[in-house]
Amino acid sequence: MSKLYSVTELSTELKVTPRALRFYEDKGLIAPQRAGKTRVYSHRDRGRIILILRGKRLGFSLKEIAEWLDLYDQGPDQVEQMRVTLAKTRKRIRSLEARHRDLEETLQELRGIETAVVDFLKTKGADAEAAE
Amino acid sequence: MSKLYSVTELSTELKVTPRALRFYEDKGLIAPQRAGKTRVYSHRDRGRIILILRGKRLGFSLKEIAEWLDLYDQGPDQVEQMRVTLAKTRKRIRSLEARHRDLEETLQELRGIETAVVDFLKTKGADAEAAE
DNA sequence: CGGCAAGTTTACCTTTACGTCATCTTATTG
DNA sequence: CAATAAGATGACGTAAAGGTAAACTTGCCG
Repeated sequence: MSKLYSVTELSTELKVTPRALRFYEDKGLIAPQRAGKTRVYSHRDRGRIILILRGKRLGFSLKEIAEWLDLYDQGPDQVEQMRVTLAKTRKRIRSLEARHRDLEETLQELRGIETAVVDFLKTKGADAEAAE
Repeated sequence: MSKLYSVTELSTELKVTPRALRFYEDKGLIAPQRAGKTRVYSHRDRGRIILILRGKRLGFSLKEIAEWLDLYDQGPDQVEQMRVTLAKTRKRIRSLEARHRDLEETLQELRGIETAVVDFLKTKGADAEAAE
């Protein structure tokens, strides 16, 4: 049997509040089992939450995240269904690649700024380091 | 003299509403000149707005964006100030690199899913394409 | 000169993603 | 058995990021 988690266990580990977990459940992103009324999270639930949090860090809304979460646990299915999954997956890949480009541009610019500033400090004979 | 823009011109070009531009101004992210009461946007304003929108696509809040927007137009300055700029720049680079890692992980997983699905469809003799 | 088109401000409305009580069960433990 | 502790539900609150409507000014055009 795989490991089980309580709300606080999981929320502590993943650094979210129990409230957030309940909220995600409310929105249908996770569906932990119950022991009586008490929520019991499986390893799979934990995995989904990790995906949710990563999605959030990447700036997607919970609604968007909900739309592609299932891609991660598609069992063997019918051909037509698989085609749908494939289309969704590719769409999402394209969307992420766009973000990737944004990210690269931004990083390049900032690295440009960084070296410019470092150079400036060098010509001034100042130490580039030492700041927080 | 560099080109100037009206609010609708710019909002049309950048696909945001005038309301959004006014909102960004309210929050201190841009400060277009005025001709009487009418807002007049410079090329620099336009640049900043583009940065804002990219920042938003990357999932940053307006507050965060405001904090590093100035990095892009630091003129020659004092050494101490430069050190601060450098620290901020590096901090932001690190934050972006973290997002970059998230993004790469996600993309890898999705590409894994994609090939798995394509393989599945192949064994079924089905065509992988044709779906939107 | 009358009137529309574009702009301005003020004010309230909405959605998202939770935070914060308040109140109530249930479970364990000295 | 009484007292925490942990979890649940429900209701209300809030910050962010605009949307939407109202009321007003101004520039230009036929």
